[in-house]
Amino acid sequence: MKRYVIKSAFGGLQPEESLFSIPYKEALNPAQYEAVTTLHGPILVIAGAGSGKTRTLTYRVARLVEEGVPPSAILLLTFTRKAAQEMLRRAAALLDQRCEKVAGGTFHSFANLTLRRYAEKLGFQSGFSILDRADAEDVINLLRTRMGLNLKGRRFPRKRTITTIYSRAVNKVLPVREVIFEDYPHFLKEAENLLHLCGEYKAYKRENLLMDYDDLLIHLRTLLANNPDVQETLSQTYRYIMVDEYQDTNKIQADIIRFLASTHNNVMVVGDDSQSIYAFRGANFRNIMDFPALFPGTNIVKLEENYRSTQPILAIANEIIGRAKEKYTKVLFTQKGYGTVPALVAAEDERRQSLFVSQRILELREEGISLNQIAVLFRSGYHSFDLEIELNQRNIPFVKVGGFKFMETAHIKDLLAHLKILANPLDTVSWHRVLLLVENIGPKTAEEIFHCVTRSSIGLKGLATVKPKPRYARAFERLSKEMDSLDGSHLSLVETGAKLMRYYEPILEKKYDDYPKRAKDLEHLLTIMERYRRLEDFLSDMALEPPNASVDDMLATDYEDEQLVLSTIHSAKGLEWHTVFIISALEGRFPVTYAARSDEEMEEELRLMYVAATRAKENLYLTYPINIYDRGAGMVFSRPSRFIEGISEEMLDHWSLVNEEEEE
DNA sequence: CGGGACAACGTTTTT
DNA sequence: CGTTGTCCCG
Repeated sequence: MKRYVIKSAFGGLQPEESLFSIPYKEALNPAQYEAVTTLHGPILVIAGAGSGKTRTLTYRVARLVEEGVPPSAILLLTFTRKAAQEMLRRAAALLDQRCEKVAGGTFHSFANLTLRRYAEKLGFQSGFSILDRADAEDVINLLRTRMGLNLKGRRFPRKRTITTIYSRAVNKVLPVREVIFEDYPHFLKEAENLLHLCGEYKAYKRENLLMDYDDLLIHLRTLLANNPDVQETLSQTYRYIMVDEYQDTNKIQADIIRFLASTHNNVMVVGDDSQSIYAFRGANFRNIMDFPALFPGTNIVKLEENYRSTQPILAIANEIIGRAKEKYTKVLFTQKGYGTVPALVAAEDERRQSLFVSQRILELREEGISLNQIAVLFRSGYHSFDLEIELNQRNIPFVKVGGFKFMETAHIKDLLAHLKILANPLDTVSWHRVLLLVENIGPKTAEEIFHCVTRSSIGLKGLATVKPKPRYARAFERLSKEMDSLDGSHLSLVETGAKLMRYYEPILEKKYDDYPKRAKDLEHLLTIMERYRRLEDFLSDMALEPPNASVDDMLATDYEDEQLVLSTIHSAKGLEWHTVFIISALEGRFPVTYAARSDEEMEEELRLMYVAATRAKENLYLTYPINIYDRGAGMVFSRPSRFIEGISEEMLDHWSLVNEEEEE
């Protein structure tokens, strides 16, 4: 007898033909699917950690393009430019190259591009220069001195504090006086002067065509608010808007979105209220809850299934966020039921903590976990200093993200200042910097010179109108000639940079003992310049998205090899690793001491710990040194972070470190 | 007035 | 620990 088998799932009939090449339904869970396929009207996606937020955005970009929406009509605003590029790259991989053409970037970079196009509408006839934090401080310092506010014996706030106050006022939409009252009551007696100085600062920026980071947002909002025609045009240009990390946006950014969407309301914002970690920058996690009020008829979608972490890791994360005073909107679950219980590791001191982390990393490496799959996270940049030494000794390659900035080093800023002058001869901040580098020129002389130049109103050619005193005449002529030869020359950007570097090299050697190292940094800057054609583009990018690795890190990257990641938690946002170490999880460092000032700040620290813990897929180690060195008190005992204290052994393995000899 | 030497301070996270 | 402010000399 022959057996004839009827196959169960073979159809001569094709399944219902899809209009789309991408199997959205199969690739997404129902909530994600809804978010991806609801293309019109406002949508708020509450996306828990690891719930496929990026996936959802990526698929939605592809979907829009597949539906026939021109890529240039889609605007994707993210927290870093890298995040936007990555999403568009993935969307392109799903569908096709068109997705790369979608307009994407940060709020600041978008503002920069738009404002340059409409500069004249705001009275910035010939463009503007961007002041980074340090530049802004320099301007304030200059004005403070000019106003005679920093007389000795008087306790006037430092330039850094002043800048912080102004920025906070802008970002939180509060009067300066209010910020002083709330956060710096001890400076209330200087409130009048601070207000006056603030006015001077604004005027100065306007006169000299300068914008700081906050101005980019403020001016964009003003542009949209005061020019209905521009608002209409832009809204019609960007007919589909998506905003990532919405929990970390502030009121100004919300207003901008409101204006941009005014003609269509096609806005999808994605965020997680329990991952809001930028309150210090004016972000308010309640913003995300206000979205439906801003856009009536908002569709709310919640993504609660976590695809990233194992159950034991998620249990810790839920325990941490459960300690928050504010109640949150969702509870994460996972189907990865297995997994190793996270460990709490008490090390005798910082040194031992470093030994543990590096040794454990090497073991994981042996087990076949690539260094790329491992990250060490910390609250503040300096927490990893000791570990960095140990990693260097053991030849474990790493990149450090966050904390100190290559761009902020003096020699890089020096060279950039020369370029900034070429781009904007009214940029007095850069003039100041450039002139101070010339021998025998100090603040007073510098000011005289650039007054002379700006008053001539013939741009850089105004250098010729300066009559230098013999003291500095020779060195000044050298600068003058150099700038004159570059002004209006047909050299490419990188050639200009190289030429300037030859000019700057003697100054560098005179100024710094470690000039060979710094010269290397500058070489590296030249290789970055090669990628740009326009000076303005290069300068904007350096201000808005500066490369954040130093030259040593860059060299390591050249090998395209495995690298361990060291990162501040803020810079680790949105990323994930197989194994995560959270170091220095102790009272005073994490939460930082200052957080005790207010409940809000403490809550934010807690969310920060939550963000850190939810970066881990398989392994999570929390470590803390028992003895730490405190500058005031010397060695002091420390307690583990309150955010993880008292968690049961079942949920969190407690490890103590033992010396090899002692163990025998 | 510019520049170097020295003391004091306060210390997060980032566009 | 590195930056910021002050003092004093050339």
